[in-house]
Amino acid sequence: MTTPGHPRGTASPSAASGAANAYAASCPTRMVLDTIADKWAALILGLLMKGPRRFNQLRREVEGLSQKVLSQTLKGLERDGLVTRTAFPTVPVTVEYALTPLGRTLARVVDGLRIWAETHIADVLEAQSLYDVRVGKGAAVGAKK
Amino acid sequence: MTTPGHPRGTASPSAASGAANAYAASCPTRMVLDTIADKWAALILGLLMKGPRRFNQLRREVEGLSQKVLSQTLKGLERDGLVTRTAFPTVPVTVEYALTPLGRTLARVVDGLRIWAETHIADVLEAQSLYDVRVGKGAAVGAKK
DNA sequence: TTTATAAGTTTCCGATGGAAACCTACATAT
DNA sequence: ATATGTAGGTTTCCATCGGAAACTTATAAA
Repeated sequence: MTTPGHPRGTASPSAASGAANAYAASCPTRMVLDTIADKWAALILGLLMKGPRRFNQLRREVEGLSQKVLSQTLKGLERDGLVTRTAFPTVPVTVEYALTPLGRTLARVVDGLRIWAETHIADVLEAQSLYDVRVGKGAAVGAKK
Repeated sequence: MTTPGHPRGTASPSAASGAANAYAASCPTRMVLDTIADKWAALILGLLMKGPRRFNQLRREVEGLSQKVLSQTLKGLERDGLVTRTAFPTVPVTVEYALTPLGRTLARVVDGLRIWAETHIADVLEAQSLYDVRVGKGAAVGAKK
């Protein structure tokens, strides 16, 4: 969808000009894009689509995700109103993260990234091989002067 | 993206079986996700959907994007087979970047991120305000529990 | 007493991002 | 003959970020 106009309508963004435009440096969408166009956020939201998850459960399901980054990422998502954090006063405290309705609308989109990657990984790997041969050839050493 | 010296010829454990899984640390989809789940890549691909662009044209259209990061991002996209780089031997050399067919399939997905952000920015900003009040209250001063 | 679980935070350090200067090459203006 | 401008980058400096691993608080089980 090549935005013919701009997503006006739903209440003008309180900040700058009135029409959100991610290509403008001052538009607040920029900061949001920074939060959501993120590998870990995409994987986390993808899991939460299937149901609420606890902290360490996410850590185990998303291999390679460190505690620090998981913590930071969840805080960002919570701040943006995309996930809720609910602590239950159980024995060792249990904390559950779940999508908000808003988060659900985003999760569908970002999960598309994961799906695209899983679907087209073979094409990408092949392109990388070709590129590495092409480039590794001419630029390997100190760039002929 | 991808530490230098990182294993790159890694055999794809699932490429043949067709079961790529982005939640597995060793799956090559991980590295691809790192490239495509990126704010700048999303904005660039979004522009290229509308037609080929030249280097400085992209720099002007994506406000706040530095030359270095634009250069790096385009290289990554080119390596992944998502954009082509064509240099024309004109007076000051002209370089044109365009989507490949593969890139076009991805661009549709990542542009969804921009659209989501522009559409829901008001909701997000409101959530942020509420969160900042809620949290800033308990943590501002030395109430360090 | 030691070990384990849950949910984080802290620390250390290398990798990354952004700002700005610099580079090559040609063209037009002064 | 400089000087400035355009095009497409690369390099440098510095601050922040990400990942690995240790540490924290609290409770239960071995």
